[in-house]
Amino acid sequence: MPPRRSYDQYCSAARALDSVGDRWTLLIVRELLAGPRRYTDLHADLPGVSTDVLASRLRDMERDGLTTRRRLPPPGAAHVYELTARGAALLPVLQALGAWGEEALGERRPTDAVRAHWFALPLLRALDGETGLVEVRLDEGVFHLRAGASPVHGVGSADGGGLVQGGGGFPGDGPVYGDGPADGEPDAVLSLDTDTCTAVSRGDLALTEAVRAGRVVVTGDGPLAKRLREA
Amino acid sequence: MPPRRSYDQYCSAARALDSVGDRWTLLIVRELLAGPRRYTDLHADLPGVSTDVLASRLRDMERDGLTTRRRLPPPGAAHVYELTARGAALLPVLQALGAWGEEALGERRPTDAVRAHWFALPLLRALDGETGLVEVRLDEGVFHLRAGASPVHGVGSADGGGLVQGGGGFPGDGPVYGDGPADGEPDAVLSLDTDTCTAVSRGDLALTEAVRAGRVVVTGDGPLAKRLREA
DNA sequence: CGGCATCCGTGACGATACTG
DNA sequence: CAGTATCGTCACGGATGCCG
Repeated sequence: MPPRRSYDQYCSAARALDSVGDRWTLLIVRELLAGPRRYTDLHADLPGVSTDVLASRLRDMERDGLTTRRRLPPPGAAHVYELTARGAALLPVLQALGAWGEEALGERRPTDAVRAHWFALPLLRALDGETGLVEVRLDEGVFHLRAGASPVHGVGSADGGGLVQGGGGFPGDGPVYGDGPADGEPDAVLSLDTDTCTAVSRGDLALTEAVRAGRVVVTGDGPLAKRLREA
Repeated sequence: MPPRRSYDQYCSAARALDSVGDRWTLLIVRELLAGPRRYTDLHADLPGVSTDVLASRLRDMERDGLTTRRRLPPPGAAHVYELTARGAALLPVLQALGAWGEEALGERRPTDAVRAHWFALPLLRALDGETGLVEVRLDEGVFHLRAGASPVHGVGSADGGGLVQGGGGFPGDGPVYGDGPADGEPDAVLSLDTDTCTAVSRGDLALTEAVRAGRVVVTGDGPLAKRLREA
């Protein structure tokens, strides 16, 4: 194996790109930020990636301390990949990329794939300042997110590459978002259509405005749900 | 020409990577954040990039609205490349990448190239909260930066891809950093060695602490210089 | 069936040489 | 100085095969 390709520049950004600059790597991180995933699930939610490239990236990421491979407990024995703390600390990078890319996102093209939880990152920014477990229901599917669980605009975790026990997410809190319904009782449930979700994600439409306009149905008993309905 | 390779995912982060995910692209942005540069200068400060890849990237970036090519005024007629507002809005992305990469930067390897202005991005974060034109003198060379001139931790410029008149940098302020001495009279001049600069960049050592320890010599008459000497 | 490894065609990359 | 041309190599994407 040739000594992996590096920019060989004494610059922190260049070093970061040595680790996460390869094609697909950051998108794999985006998937794993939703929590531990199996190989096949990753392959399904990353349309276009070939099997060998996915396997190769997962190996590289494990060697670089971004991910770990774990065997699931007996019932349903399979391997799952999850982020280490170091890998989860890439959240601000994905947030910055997403914020920059939203301006150019435009309309959905016919060739574009969509997954419900891809809206989690932008919605997390739209919910900045709020706190609570939120479940979001779209036509494309359901996902959940933990608003206020992590320093979205922060610089990243201070500690190095320790493994997060119990789930690849943010230190102490588990994943900041996830596919499917919320694990416990959500503080608020948002039902909305894709266009509204897109507008809110882009910041074109405030979430409170969307609620007021009846484009978002808010259910749930948490303080967050009440505040959204009142505002 | 085949329709450029895209992830074809309706996700803002994936769209961003469609534009800036190719090898070298973000490092070219890092260079251009220092202001307009000529092709040869870019090639010199991006050791390892081949001439055709650099030319190809610059063409792609121009087509995507990240850069513009301009002919310099008569004395010294040459082409320069500069960032548009849209391109300069990638600053938060490079900041996030740099912050993440600093943890793993470690010691300089024998194969690593270094340029003085590569310290500008991390120092800009270390000077967060301060304001002023700062000139930094290292063994590797001299550069300058404008602390407080831009929302470092922000989400990026709101307007789209307009051209920045008079220099590729941040809207209204020109470049946030640049190679060589400051254009005008700097508010503060910092002289320090590479190790100290690295420690301050990484946040291991507060700038005020470094000054107190005599590892940074501060000259200049601006309020920033005085505050640094007093603190 | 999940989790890769192998093979193969195409395009991207990197180094060198060359030209307006 | 500012690239283009050429070429060998490697990475990527798609399909298929293997193995627990």
